Amino acid sequence: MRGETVFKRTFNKTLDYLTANEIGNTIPSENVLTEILKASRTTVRKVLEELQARKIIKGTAAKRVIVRHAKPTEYFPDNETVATSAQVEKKFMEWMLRGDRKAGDIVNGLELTRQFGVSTSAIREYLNRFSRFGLIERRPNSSWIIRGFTKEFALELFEVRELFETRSAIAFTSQSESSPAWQSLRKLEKEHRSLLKEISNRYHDFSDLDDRFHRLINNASNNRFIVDFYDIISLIFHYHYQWNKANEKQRNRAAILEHLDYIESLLSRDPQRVQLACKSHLNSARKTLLSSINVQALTPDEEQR
Amino acid sequence: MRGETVFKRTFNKTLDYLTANEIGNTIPSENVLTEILKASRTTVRKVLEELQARKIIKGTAAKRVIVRHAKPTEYFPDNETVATSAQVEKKFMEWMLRGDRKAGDIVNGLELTRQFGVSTSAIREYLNRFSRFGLIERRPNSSWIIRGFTKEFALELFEVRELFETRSAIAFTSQSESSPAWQSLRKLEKEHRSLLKEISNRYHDFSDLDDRFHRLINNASNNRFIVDFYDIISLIFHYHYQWNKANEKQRNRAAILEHLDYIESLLSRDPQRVQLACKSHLNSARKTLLSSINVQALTPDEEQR
DNA sequence: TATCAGTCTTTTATCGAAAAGAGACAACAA
DNA sequence: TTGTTGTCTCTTTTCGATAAAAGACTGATA
Repeated sequence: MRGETVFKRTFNKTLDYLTANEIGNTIPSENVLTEILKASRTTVRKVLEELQARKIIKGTAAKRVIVRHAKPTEYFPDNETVATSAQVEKKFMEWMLRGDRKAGDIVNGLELTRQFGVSTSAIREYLNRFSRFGLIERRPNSSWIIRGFTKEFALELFEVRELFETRSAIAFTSQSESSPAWQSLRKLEKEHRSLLKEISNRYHDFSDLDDRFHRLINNASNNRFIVDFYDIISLIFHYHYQWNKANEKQRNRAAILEHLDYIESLLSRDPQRVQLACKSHLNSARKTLLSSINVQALTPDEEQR
Repeated sequence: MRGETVFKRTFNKTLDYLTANEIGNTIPSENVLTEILKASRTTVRKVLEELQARKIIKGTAAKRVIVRHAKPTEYFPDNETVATSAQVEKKFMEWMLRGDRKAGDIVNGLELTRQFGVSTSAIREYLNRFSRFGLIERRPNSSWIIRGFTKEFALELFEVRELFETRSAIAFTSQSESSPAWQSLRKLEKEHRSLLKEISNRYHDFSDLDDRFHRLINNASNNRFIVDFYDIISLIFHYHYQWNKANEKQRNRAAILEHLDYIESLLSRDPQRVQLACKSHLNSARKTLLSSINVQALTPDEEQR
């Protein structure tokens, strides 16, 4: 009943691994591969069997050798490597954020079932998990209701974000000098500077950097609720910015500069400076999100003007 | 596949309703009953049919009349009126909080299935929903892991609680005079005073009052994330205090006094006073929770000393 | 003109099955 | 010892079926 997504993903990963090694080399033991590939040995063995069958590797279990590197066509297609649950997430976010859902609209689970081509249980499970993002609400024995990706949502999200991140940033400054967080911060600073230099070509890379930077700060809170909350922000930003490309380059450039200022304040360990930098960065992040909600909320009619 | 829990619950509720009315009275229309009983008309009709069959009511659909009041034995037993999902919650919380689960322990879904007598899906769904409480953590394609109801958990919970409630309490004071929240607050104040007078007998009633009081305050934030977060606190307190009865009377008496002080500060609309009262109350709430965790954390061996 | 009950359709809650994948154990080798 | 592979068992993921419950549509009634 389970599509072999883990197997296929692991298989592709193994091809990458083999390609990175010379032909003729011996392959690590199954146990070691388990570590490298982050899958169970059951799956690893299945992969090795398939590799033997395809004559990509040869030899007995005791000593397996790379015969050749795989052709790109031998990889499993990407869409077969993602679990149903992950597919549902992607489809649902698209349906939710791009479909112009209004507050009060009803989510018809069965309709999603048909639209997404997955079982009722998959939809049901996702809606349950998704409810923590505050965009839908359940009515027992009845359907889900959309709360809407509205201005209010963004404001509430940022109210909590600011509360949490200010606190985390201050906690960050009081970490001991030996904490690995400082090293990560310096590394991130470098990445920011190098991205800034090549901003014209690489501006898409910012969103990943942004995510890692804020996550590092929030982690300093050492509070599971604060850390978990960042998942909501991360998801919203991930999907929303994927579709709102207006002024992306300028926006990202400005954000990098703010980050650098923010990083400097953290390195100074001066709580007041940190608070200021944090607040001012989150303010512009809020503005960006709000403006893109307004764009989206326009009806086709209004957009023409 | 669905046990008739909604039907049975509605049936019991209808018996209550009929008992509150005189024999011989006409019964409201199906539509009106739908409102009163908070169930669909489909269910209401099923109930009415059953009532006819049992000769508790009589007449045609156009005019139905109460024939007699029901005997206590005619009610469906309580346990048949709760949905599987709700049963799972209760059983799981008991398993989790009383079973002395340690951080790092593994949750075996199948074992719970057997223990609780429900299907895998029911367990799965509950674990998913429960994960937002921060007590368990999922590892994809593998089992859930217990994070433990530990001192750290309580401290993290209270860190966020304090952040949220302080902000909500201050938001409370800036509500317009006409907001219904003020009326609710005054009503709660009265309830506190009357409970205080009868504290010797009615001290169990405090936990419900506590819940409503804090919920009222948190609602003033007008922020779904803050409001939703209170569900976590509410659940933890609900189950935990149900099992920790040590010094209940004194504890509750002290808490009522703190609440009254807190309410007074809210009525004064003085932010500084509010902040103080809020903080000091949450401090003692934290202490109470922490002390009961320590009691629970004792091994049987230690308890003997 | 709204509200009623009768009837029919659609959706949700719950279950159990089946396959993928994880993990445990034993026997062997280095 | 420590790590290896072969084998077996148990758990998780996903699906589809089915009964309960919700909801929509109808003509009748008042």
